[in-house]
Amino acid sequence: MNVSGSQRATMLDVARLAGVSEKSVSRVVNREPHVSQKLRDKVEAAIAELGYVPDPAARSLAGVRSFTVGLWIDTRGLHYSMKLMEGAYEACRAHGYHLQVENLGSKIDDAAQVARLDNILRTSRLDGVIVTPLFSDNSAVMDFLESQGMPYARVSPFTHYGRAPAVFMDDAAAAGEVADLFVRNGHRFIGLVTGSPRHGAAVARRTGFLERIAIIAPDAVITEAEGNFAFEAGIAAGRQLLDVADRPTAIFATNDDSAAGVMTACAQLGLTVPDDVSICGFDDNLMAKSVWPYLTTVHQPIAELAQQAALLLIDRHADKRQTADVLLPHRLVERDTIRDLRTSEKVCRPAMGDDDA
Amino acid sequence: MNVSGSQRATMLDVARLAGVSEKSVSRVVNREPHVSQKLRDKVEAAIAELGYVPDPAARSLAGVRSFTVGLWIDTRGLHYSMKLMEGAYEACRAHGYHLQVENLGSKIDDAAQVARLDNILRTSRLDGVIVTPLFSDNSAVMDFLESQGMPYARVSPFTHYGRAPAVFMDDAAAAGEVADLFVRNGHRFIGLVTGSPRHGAAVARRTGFLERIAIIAPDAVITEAEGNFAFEAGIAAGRQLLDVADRPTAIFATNDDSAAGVMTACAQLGLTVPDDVSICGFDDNLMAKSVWPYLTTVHQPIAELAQQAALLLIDRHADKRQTADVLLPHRLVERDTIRDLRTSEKVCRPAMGDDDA
DNA sequence: CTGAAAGCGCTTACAG
DNA sequence: CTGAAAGCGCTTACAG
Repeated sequence: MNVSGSQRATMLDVARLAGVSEKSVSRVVNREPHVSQKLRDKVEAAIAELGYVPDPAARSLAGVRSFTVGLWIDTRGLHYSMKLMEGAYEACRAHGYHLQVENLGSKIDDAAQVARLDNILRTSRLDGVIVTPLFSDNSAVMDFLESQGMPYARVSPFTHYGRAPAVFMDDAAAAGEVADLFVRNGHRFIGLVTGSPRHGAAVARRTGFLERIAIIAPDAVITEAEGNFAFEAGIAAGRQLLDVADRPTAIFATNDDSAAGVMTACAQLGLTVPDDVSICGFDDNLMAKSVWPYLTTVHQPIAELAQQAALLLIDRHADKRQTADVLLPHRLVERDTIRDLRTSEKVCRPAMGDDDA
Repeated sequence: MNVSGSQRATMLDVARLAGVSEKSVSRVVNREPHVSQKLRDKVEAAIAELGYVPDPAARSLAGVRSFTVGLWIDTRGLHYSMKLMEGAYEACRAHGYHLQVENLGSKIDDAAQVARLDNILRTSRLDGVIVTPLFSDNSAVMDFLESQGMPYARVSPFTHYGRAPAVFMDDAAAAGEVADLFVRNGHRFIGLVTGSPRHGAAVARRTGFLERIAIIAPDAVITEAEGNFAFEAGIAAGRQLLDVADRPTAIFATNDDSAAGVMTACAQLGLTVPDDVSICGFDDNLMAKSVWPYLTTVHQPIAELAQQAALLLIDRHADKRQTADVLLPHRLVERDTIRDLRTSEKVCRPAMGDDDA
């Protein structure tokens, strides 16, 4: 019906074709109540026939909504940020929203940060903002948003639960599963590479792991080293943990970047993974398949986290109902860096290349 | 002046404060000609006093411009896509434009692709689109855009030069510099890890390297292996090149992912980098600093490429002038994977610049 | 060089 | 449950 190059249909076109008023078309498009089924059917048929898509600029200008949500991200890992954008963008696109990404950077103090946020809000029209780590635990940022009456959703908060709708995964439970995996494979001498205690996820992963170990293998010996969630610090942590007489048989690095560092430390010390040392990461980011052997790790659904957060903000208007927190599932991805100490076989997928040389 | 929480100023507010018509404010905001300096000064003062920012929705609705540019990307490397978005987004943000990212995927045939693009164009209002690899060399895509009269800019094209404004770097010249680096450090037995010949950059890098070697070291012995621009294929290529009697002393992997693969192959074969084998990559992506030692590579200014492409589309309206192609500089980043065969020292950052013998 | 009028495509506020 | 009128904040097209 819709010949390429033809003018885009307007709401008035739809109204005329359906034989109703523009307001009625508007009601159908916006899923407003009090519309008879008959009228709705006529309008929907006309919309389909004309391939009508509402003009967001007109909707924004006439109404109170801007059809734009903000995504505030820290200058953290490229992969993490990218996945966040991917997810938020997907939700926005599916609902005709624009996404306005703001790269905040966390190297300034709260007062300066708030001044900056104030400027952002003054020069944009936003229906809501998605606040991501480490801002999602920053109460100066939340105070400000609340003072402006700006709706927001939090990605992966670790404090102040309930202050605003949140989307998260259970880092502690996931770390507990890593503990299960280690113990199930016979490991009792264990290394733990931690992240900064300022980082909510780092704390949750460490605590979740330790608490689970205390339950299932109270006899286990655990040594810790700070890996700062970074490759180079991971190398140092790995050397610290491994360059000793009675080294651990397995190391849980609480993110993939530091896990890759630990693997490099192994190579430097002439240790083979997983024959000499088993390693598990956390995140399932790019690094996990950029090391050899491929890293066993916990998959964090970053894009989905941001997508759901965006939906929280979008649905807020569509359904007029307050939305609840959402917990997203994680997944332990068993690749090739864990060895089963009891059967002396490494745990891996069926087909793994030859490992001679 | 602008108290937090106050209403946003409109063009009418500015006009009243300056004592001129709205149309005059519009002329100043849009940098239209035929405006007296006196009027311009008054308007600009009022804009500054009120902190006025034009409403993009209203501009879009009233005018022919949508203040939205499209970014069409392939499902290639996450890092590459992220950098592209980062750059395009920055240009858009600085000019009050929206960015609409479309993840196209290249696994379908041209006809299906064009049908999809047609649908995208019909359901969006775009001022122009940034076309990125591998679409930037796809003539079906370009034909379609031209048939729709849609302005577009190409990122890193390798064919059909001049068909539309383009932004690129000189891959061949950069690869030539890698050849210079190898030869300068005394390497004559050289491995070359290539990418798919379908990929313009892969071809340019290979050719540029080979042609430069032919000039500066015609006696050099070069062996090639296909690395498919990927980590795992890079491992295979590295093993193929290195697991022989007279192995090369240096390998140029034409992208960083395959270079990381070659480094893994070295580890597997018990070879130390750069003592036994020197390695150079290309791209300077995340991998370059996620391997040890850090990879010497060519920095490709991906974000800047996309940023300039966006600017081409934005300025097109602002200045009403046809814009020309832009060539962006690359940079050879000497890190720690090249050894100087003549002095038996590895070349690394501290020693950069003065390596006279 | 400057401005008054009309209108972009929707939603709001109000009637019926 | 449905619709007619006004208006969002700009730009276009036209005058002067």
